[in-house]
Amino acid sequence: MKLSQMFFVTLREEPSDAEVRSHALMVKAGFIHKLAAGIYVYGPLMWRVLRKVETIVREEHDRAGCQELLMPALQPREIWDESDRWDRYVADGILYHFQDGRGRDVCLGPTHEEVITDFVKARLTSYKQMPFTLYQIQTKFRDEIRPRFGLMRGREFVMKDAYSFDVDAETMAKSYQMMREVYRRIFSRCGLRFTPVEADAGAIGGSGSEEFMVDADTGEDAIAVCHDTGYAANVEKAVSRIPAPPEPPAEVAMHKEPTPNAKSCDDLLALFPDLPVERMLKTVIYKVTWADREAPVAVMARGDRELNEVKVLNHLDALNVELADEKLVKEVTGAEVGFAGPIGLKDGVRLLADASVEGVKGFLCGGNETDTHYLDVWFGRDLEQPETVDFGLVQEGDQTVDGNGTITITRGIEVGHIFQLGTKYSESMNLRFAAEDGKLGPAWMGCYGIGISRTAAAAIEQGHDENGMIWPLPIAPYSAMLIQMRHGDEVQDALAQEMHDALEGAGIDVLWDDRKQGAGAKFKDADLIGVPLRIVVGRDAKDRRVEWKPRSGGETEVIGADEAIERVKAAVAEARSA
RNA sequence: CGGGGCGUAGCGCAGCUUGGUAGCGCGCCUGCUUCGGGAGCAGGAGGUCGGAAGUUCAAAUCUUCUCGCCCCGACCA
Repeated sequence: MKLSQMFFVTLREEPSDAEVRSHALMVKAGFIHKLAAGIYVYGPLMWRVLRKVETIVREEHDRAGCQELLMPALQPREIWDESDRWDRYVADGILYHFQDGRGRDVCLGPTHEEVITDFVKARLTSYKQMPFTLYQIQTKFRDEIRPRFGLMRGREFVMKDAYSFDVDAETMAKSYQMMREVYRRIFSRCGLRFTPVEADAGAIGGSGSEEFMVDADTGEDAIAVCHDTGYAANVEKAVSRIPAPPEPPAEVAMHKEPTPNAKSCDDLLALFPDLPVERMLKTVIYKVTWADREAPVAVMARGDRELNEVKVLNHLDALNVELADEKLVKEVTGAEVGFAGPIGLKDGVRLLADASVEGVKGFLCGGNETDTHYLDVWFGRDLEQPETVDFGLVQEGDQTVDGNGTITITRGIEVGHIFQLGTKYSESMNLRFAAEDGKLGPAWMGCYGIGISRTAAAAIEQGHDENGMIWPLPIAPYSAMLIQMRHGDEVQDALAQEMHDALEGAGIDVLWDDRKQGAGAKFKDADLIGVPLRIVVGRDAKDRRVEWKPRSGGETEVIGADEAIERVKAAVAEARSA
């Protein structure tokens, strides 16, 4: 492809509203164009990248025996009522839903468990048909509360979703393991550094679940990893072992302490310098929402620990958990914000505790009275210990649960997520088959997603420098770039044309910068769009010699034109055989 | 949803306080010269200042409403 014939526009300046490198570079290089918040046009170069990612995704799914199909983005409400997810998705505000011309509720699919289940239900009758896995690559719609970071979190994005169907839990786990390997191969072939982590299943539901995180400091997800034990989990899901609390010097009777304006553990540490923070128990008031009601819930935790709202939400089987506002806190505790505690809460308020309170003796806690705390409180003596569950947020430096390693917190971009759904959808939507013994039972499902557009953005997040993108060869918009220094120079024209034809003839996608531009503009643009293999056709063209100048850096070499072609062929062949 | 900020040429911005016929850089068009890290000179095109209403002789500028975009969001009882 000649660059002079391409609709190719790059910007001199970076957009002022881009917060992350991938976003800024994609806009500057003309790869994407924002139509509205979280909605983008994929320009020709971007689309080539997306198609390459898709090709790898297809090849690996097909290799594993999965079958591609295409489901509609427009979906009727009825199937969402069957699975009982319409209300939840509407409440979350994530679903694009509206009424059609005849007043029927429809939505734009944020995911396709309902549609696939409906499709399979009409055809699945016997255990003999399983196992099988179906997948599609399609545009998804999610009305994100806050779209951001360019393609990282859009309201419309390209996703691959796959669904496996099995006769029982055991074979479902096998399908899941197979897909796990498919995912590893996909992200490896894309040239990405990534970490699979244990994950919370969220709104999709089901039992086991893992996320594939591209390692990047700008990632939206925090992950807990332990290099000693190999443990890796999203912090939403992660568990750890924390140090035991210090023993109090003596058993003292519970009493009230005046604590004017001491609303946080830091304030209290200033008032009680001798009291370890581990012996302060905080009580957080949450506003919890279920499908049919809303109620305040108080959760206790040790002063040095943080609560994980996802764990609270899962334990309560709620739709939403958020910190209570000032008004609700006053109503529940009868005090200003900052003095909530387990003793004297309004009647009927459910009290829970994080496992970190276990074994804490003689502690300080809020008095449910402004400017007042209780000190030297003992569970069992002064009050019953509330229902205690692990609600803790794993912190840097925690031990793994087995005590064999130390946890570090890093960040990642979630590009893939796989779930063992079990029978959640097959039961609610009545997807049954006859087993070997003739009995009817629900199919066992798994579901597996990859954000295609997000994967491309993550690749830039991981591969760039101050001059622009640096694409991994397998997903680069073009594998190779010919940079011709002087437009109209007969010798250069001839050699560049010859090399271009030779590469295209070998099935290699090559971009030829034949524009009438200065050298600086050509090099800047080449750096910006980040094509990995680069050949400069310049002053040595008369000797059939060119410069070998890979985007990732290293010394520029002057080599023969034929050798340059061989190098490109070899690099591309290696990438394809991976 | 709450808080903050911003909408002026394709892109990045100034002008607004103190109303008076809209400016800069990049990009674009034409010509000449250049040609190895975003070339130079000369000439030129391009904007109902997000939208609506109001105040005024006069509104990008003041007022009200509205739409859009960006950022932040309880650290913790």
